Amino acid sequence: MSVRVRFAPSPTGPLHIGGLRTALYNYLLAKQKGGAFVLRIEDTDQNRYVEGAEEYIQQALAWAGIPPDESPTHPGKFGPYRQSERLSVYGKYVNQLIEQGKAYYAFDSAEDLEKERQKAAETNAHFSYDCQTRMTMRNSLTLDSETVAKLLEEGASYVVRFKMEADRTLTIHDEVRQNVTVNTNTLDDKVLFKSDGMPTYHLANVVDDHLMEITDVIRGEEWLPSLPLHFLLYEAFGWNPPKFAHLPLILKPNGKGKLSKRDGEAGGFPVYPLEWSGIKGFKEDGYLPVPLLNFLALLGWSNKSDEEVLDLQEMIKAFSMDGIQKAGARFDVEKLRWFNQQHLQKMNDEALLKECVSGAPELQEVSKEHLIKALVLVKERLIFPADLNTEHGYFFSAPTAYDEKAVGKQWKEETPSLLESFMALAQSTSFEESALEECLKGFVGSKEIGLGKVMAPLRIALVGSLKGPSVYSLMAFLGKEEVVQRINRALSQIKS
RNA sequence: GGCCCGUUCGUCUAGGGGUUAGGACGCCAGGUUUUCAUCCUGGUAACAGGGGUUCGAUUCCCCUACGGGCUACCA
Repeated sequence: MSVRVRFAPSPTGPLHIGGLRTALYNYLLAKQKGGAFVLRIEDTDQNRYVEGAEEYIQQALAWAGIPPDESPTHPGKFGPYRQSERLSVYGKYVNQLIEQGKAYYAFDSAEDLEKERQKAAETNAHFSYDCQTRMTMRNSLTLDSETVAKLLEEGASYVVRFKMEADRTLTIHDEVRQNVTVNTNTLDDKVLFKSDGMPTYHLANVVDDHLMEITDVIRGEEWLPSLPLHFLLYEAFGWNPPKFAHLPLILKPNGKGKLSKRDGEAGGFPVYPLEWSGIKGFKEDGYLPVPLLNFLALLGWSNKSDEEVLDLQEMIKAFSMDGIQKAGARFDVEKLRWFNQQHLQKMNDEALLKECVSGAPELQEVSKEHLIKALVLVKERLIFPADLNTEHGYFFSAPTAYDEKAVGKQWKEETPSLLESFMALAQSTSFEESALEECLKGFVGSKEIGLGKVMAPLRIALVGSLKGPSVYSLMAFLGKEEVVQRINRALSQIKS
């Protein structure tokens, strides 16, 4: 049987980093096994539906480079892929459970339940609709069948609850944590069908996974508590359950709880792949999809070989369920930056340049040959593509300010005259690296002064501070005219 | 509170009854670059605590502590 996995978000907001990782692990397994990666939209809660969220999820997966094989917009033969469009399939399964006595109608109102909860709270207890309490409530187990029939006929509001069996110890296998053990006495009678006629997540999820022939359910650890329920549902239907894998959560940088939108704001890093209602995503912040995926892959999973910098194909090849960590992993933006830098280095110049220019309209004016020259000079120090224009803007525009510290230390009384005479000499030199180096070295040699006496001020004049590639290559890049202009400008603006 | 899951350097992790407990990020130092960054070399730094089992536990078992998740007619 071929592997079929699914990513099943509910469209209640943008896809976040944890969801993207869950999608990635599903994708990696599917591609490794030659199976299918399914996107199913779990929109059974009309109240929480957010406009645009589904499109966002699709766009985010597309941007990341892990598009689904089957989805609402690219359906396979297991559609529809939105639960709201599958409503007709669920009723029959609930009825089946009711007929078999495995589920029942419950007529308790929201107020009734709230009352019970408050009553329990008085004694510091917690109300649970379960095998202990169900016989004290208003349901088809406590009401006689005539009353039940009448209520249903009258159109009374009801839900369908799963009749959790009592005192059975379940040991369920999970691909990540091996065995999960729980006694059914601690489980409650979960609602399967809501009074609005929609199934709950639990019912729809199990039915759809079965109908869509899902073989491996890979989802976040927040679902671990409902694993027994789902397992029992498969049993009640007489279906073989899929394999389950519950992924550890991505935690805040300080480890205190799940990573949230707020943490990104506080820590100055994104948590969404793409921009969402004004909040910048990883894309907008200059992170490339592959390094992001690479970072996410290694956050909670470890490669058997020590290789850490992997492209998508390598991730697919190396992925393995038994490398998945059990404990939550903290989000570490520093390591993500490193991955971005590493992958930038592996890109060819043309592709990287495209990224560099895409967010910088002012660079559109510069010729491609010129841009490539600049890129090559600083490529290995780029963390983000935009750095070419921001960190290294001196390639394309003269400095407007001069670093005070650098000036204070390197701009001496004799500096202006030295620069002037050096430039007079350099005028007759061809502006090529080796010639310029020869020229400058010859100049300081003739003056019997240290190289730094000229080189440092020269750099300040060209860059504005003491950074950047070698002055020779920088001068060669800028050309004679521009170099002269920048030096004159510095001479007029900097007071020694 | 209850239930479930977890705990190796600051962080992500490898390992596994006897190891100098390995790697990566970060940090620090040296080298290269007469700059900065990159890069190279080196360094810092960990088995939560207590009981067992054992000739020997970081590794197996139990307890405690701590952390996380869930506890809705949300997913």
